[in-house]
Amino acid sequence: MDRTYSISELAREFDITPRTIRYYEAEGLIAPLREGQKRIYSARDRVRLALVLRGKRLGFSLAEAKEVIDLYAAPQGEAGQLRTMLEKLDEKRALLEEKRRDLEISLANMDSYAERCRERLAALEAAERTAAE
Amino acid sequence: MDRTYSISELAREFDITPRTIRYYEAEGLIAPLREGQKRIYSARDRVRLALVLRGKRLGFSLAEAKEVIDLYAAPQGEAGQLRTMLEKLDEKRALLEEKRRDLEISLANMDSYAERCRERLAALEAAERTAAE
DNA sequence: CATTACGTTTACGTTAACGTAAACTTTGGA
DNA sequence: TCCAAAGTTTACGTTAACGTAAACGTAATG
Repeated sequence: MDRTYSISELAREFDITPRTIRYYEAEGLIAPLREGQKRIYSARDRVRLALVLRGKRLGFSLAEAKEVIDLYAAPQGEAGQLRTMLEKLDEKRALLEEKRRDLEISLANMDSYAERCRERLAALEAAERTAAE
Repeated sequence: MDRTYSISELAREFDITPRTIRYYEAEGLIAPLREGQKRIYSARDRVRLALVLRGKRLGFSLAEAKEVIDLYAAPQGEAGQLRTMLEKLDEKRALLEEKRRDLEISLANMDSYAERCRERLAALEAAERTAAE
């Protein structure tokens, strides 16, 4: 469970370059341990990286991804902190829900358009068969 | 139904700048008519603009958005064209589905984390009430 | 008739998110 | 022992997606 990863290992797994991973570190998104000079990535680091990349695929900037990551990593100290954290989580959730609406609309548009294409295609094929008689 | 729009009207409605709209035109995403020098946007142009912005919110580049828009705008000529169009639509659909999976995972992660926060908060509040006796 | 609001083109500037190259160290094999 | 693979830092280059500014046209308005 506590296995570690080299930078090129993670790069291969997530199909990115080591440069990208180092860049994320420079931006404060990951903070691997060092063994001498070399970066040693923990399972948690790997999860963070996955989070960043998932965020990117959804159109978030690295800065936005960092906000969420920092939320996940924040110490859950007193009640007040927990309450403001829950508020912020709700904000982020709202952003995701907005994207979900955009996604549903996009999919619905695409599906109805594809359906019209299929109907048109069926009509053309029917006409073809008629002409073949 | 066939009303038209000025560039600043659309900019206001979609909360972007005229510059952005002109840029999209330069990239081949919109092609408004002209009345002298001035750009006149039709309802279809408006729909296209909305499509682009929705795509952007979902993390697509302008080039990717253009591919979809061009698909929607392509003439549905013969059967062969319709078939390749349906294939391409399926490709794009797959991209959207991938984003949907990412979204579901993100929302699930966030919700379960928020739930843990709420439990921790409840525990703290219970302890507070106990201490108050 | 001058100002204000809106439009235009042209062109250079900016930022995020890396790519790329150079120069160097460390390390496990043949 | 020497080489190749993988790591490091530093630094400059690149691209998408606009921002910003200058210089100009036009139309309505006080």
